[in-house]
Formats: sequence, C-alpha cells, structure tokens
Amino acid sequence: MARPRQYDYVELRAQVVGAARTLLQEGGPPALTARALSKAVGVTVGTIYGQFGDLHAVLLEVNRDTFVELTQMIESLPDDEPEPWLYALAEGYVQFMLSRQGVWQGLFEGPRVTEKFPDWYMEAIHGLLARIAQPLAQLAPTIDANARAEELFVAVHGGVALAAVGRLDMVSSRSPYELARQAVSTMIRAITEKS
Amino acid sequence: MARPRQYDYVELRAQVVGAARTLLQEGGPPALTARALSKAVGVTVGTIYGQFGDLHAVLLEVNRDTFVELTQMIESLPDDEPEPWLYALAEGYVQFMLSRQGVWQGLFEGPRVTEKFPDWYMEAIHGLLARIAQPLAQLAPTIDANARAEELFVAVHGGVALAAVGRLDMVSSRSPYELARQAVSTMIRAITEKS
DNA sequence: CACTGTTTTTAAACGTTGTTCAATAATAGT
DNA sequence: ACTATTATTGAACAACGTTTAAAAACAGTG
Repeated sequence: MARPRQYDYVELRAQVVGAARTLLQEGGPPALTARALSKAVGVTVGTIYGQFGDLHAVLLEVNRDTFVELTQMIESLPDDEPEPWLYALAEGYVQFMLSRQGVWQGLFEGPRVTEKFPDWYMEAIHGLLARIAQPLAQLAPTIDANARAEELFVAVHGGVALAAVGRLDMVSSRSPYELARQAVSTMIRAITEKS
Repeated sequence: MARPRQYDYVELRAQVVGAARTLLQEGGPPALTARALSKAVGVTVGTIYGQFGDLHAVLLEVNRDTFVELTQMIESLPDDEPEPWLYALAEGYVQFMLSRQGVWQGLFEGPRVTEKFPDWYMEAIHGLLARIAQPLAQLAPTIDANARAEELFVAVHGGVALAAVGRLDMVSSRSPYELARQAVSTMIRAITEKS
C-alpha cells in the first residue's frame, strides 16, 4: 500500500557513495555537491536527502569505505621483521592516502560535525595504531609502545597532511615517502638507543 | 578629477584584515564571507572587491599578519641552552597555532590557489626551520641539521593539524603539547645516539 | 473496477554563498 | 558650469545545501 522503491535501496546507496568518492577524488570537498551527486546517479537531490539525510552523511559513508580499504591494505602487507615491516607500513600508508587526496581532505578537513566519532572510525584507527605498536614493542620491549606508536603516526600524518593539501613544498623539497621513512628511522633510533 | 576615496586606503585595509581574522577565529573559514566582512567594516562588498580582488586575497593578508606575529613570537623567546630552547620553541609554536585555530585552518586548509607561494610565506617558514636547525646542529654537529629540522617540524605539525581541526582525539588522548614535547625528545634522542 | 491509504520521488522553492557590473556619487581640472 | 575620472553602491547572477508541497505509483478494500 505504498509507492514501491524505484531504485534498489542498497544499490542506490552504493552508487551514491561511489559517485561521491569519484567527485571527491577529482575535485576535493568543494566538488562533492548535492546536485553533482544527483546528476551522477540519475536521481534528484530529494531522493538522496531521503536516503542520507544530508550531504555529510554521504561523506561519512565514503569514509567508512575508506577505512575498510585501509584495513584491508594493512592486512595484506606481507609478514617481515619488525623494522622492514614498519617501513613497509609507513610507505603503504603514505601511498594509500596520497592516492586518495580528495578523500583524505574529506576525512581530515572541515569542521568536526559529530561530538563522538562513529565506532568504526575509532576501531579502524586503533587497529592501525596497534599494528604500529607491535613491531615497536619487539624492537624495544621496555618502552611504552602504544605511546610511541601514536607519536609515530602523528609524525607521518604531518607529512601526509601537508602533501594532501599541496603544501609540503612550503616546508621541504623531499617527498612525503622520504619524510615518512625518516620518521620511522628516527623513532627506531630513539627507542633502541643504549645510553 | 576623480571621486576621492571615502575611506583611507591603508586604514580600510587594516580594518578588513582585522575583521577577517576575527571572523576566521570565531567560525573558521566558513565564517569568512564577503557579506559578513563588509558588514563588519561598514562597507559594501563591492568596495572590498575593489580593494582586494577576491576573498582569497583577504585571507592571504591575514596569513601575512600571522607570519609576522609568528616571527615576532620566535624572536621574543628567551635565550637558553639548545635542548630547553627547542622545547620552548615547540611549546610556543603549538600554543601560537592552537590559539589561532581558525586562522590555522585558513592557512593550511582548502585547495592551494597559487602555483608559487608569496616570498614572505617561504621566508617566514624558512626562518622557523633555521631556528630549529640551529640547536639541533649544536646538539649533534655531524648530522644534517636542516633535514632533521624539517622532519621535526613536520612531526609537530602533525599533532597541531589534528588538534586544529578537532580530530586529535581520534588518535591520542594526550595533548598536542605533550605530543610536541615527545617529538622533540625523540628527535634529540635519535641524533645524539652513540651506537 | 473504483477508491483510499501510504510512501517514494520529483521539481520548485528558500536563503546564502562568491563575484560582477551598470549606475550613482563626488571631486579636480578646464 | 561643465567635463572627465574614479570610488562606491546595490542589485543582479549562478551555484550551493536543504526543505517541502505536490505528483506518482502501487497494495488493499468494498
């Protein structure tokens, strides 16, 4: 006793999120507009608002997919000794983010909208931090590996953040990969120091 | 043979830039609108566009003032031994940026507009980097102090960036000050390591 | 078969944004 | 007094996020 859905719910959602990611990727957050989105999936804006509520909810779904992909990328890293594995993780992370600059901006730019982040947000990041802490603990069992992992992530994030918004050359002529490697190297040196 | 300026050029410019900074500070980049600006200084939007060309030029002037203040802040740091001076610089930098979160966002967020940054942009940052490199070189004369200075700045920037957009708690429960201190500590440990 | 109730989808609307521009205003020089 | 020149205005434009009244489309009922 109701008008049936013209579009399959889950397929429409997937199409919208996919189109949103493409728009983000090609023009950054300013390109992610309701009208461009609706045109890309062949639906009017009202339909999108009916499904997602507002534009930010769409961005959140893109971020969810991104976190899933990030987790998959980390899981697929080949096993190795702590030190080379850390370098591989750093390189993989930088490459992952820099191949998604528009998505990155949607993730880290703009005013914070929710007081508390979704659970899968925090879980994904915590998983990443745990993966960093593990080899650090192996390299130096006496240190606070979780704390060092946070610091190493923040350091790598600094380089990625500057690169993702096209401002790394304000600070350095080196690549974000090189800076990430150096961050890993510096951290390893610091925690394995025998003074 | 022309209509005289109703508003003194330099005073108008100062008023606009000042109002822009206030708007940025109170609501971030979204609050820096042409109409809010014109209302704040009692002038129509056309006058502002006549003086600045576009909104981004206003933002650029705010950034210029910010860099001047940053330089002054660094100059006013009391002399000290290399190590405590580095900690003081890190703390001063974090405090400077976090007390200007809106301005920070105007500085580091959004798409890059100019292919080449203004000279005073690069000079200010280079001055800051040199101030970091100096004590590092004193602590460890054999290292590449400039490279290490870039890395340390990027690491501190990572924490400030996350804090400035209200996302540091995604990664760590510690304050950006604590993270900056740790970044300095880690760098010093790494470069003074005797292996 | 006609009608009703329910829900999806649409298209138009609202207010705000950055930016442009024809018109107006105001003075210096002739 | 008139003209030339420039500063300033206020209305306009397209695009933005979002809302909403109306149209559309079917299931159930008499």
